[in-house]
Amino acid sequence: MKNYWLMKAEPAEASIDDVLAMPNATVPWTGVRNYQARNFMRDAMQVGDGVLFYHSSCAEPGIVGLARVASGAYTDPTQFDAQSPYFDAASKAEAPRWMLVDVQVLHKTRNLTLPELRQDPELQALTVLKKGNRLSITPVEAHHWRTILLRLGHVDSV
DNA sequence: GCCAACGTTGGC
DNA sequence: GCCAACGTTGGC
Repeated sequence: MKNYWLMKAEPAEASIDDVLAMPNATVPWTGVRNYQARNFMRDAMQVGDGVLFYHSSCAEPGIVGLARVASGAYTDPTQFDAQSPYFDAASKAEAPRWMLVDVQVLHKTRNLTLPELRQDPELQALTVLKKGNRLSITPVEAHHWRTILLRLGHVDSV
């Protein structure tokens, strides 16, 4: 059964336009260093799952595109790269700590902004809107996915 | 830059 | 296993 996710990207690092410019509009989702988020990628994601591409830590946070999970989970190479900001000295090659999946952008959308999401009566329970939420990857309920696609005018993709 | 909220670390 | 201290996230 297909699952749905919201994945946060910092546009200063990898914006939706950056990803669209990559081969196949696909990016390895490097840099997740939170166990809960890692577990979603490692244990729950499947190729073809729907992804809401979200811009965070920027002037206008919000959902800016639709994407899909494009690979199974594999070892995040940046954890072994001493030059990378995501280097993890405690992670050993024989037991890698961090995993990632590839994400393929399918459509850039208008920015469905955080204030819009917050004021939407049908999205009150959306995980990313919950107080104190800091997870960079959160599950999205199917009915929330449908509502968001409706708001974005992507009914045909539902 | 501030700060609320939450995760991680490490001493005990 | 507890919990205080510290670090990070991310909106504002």
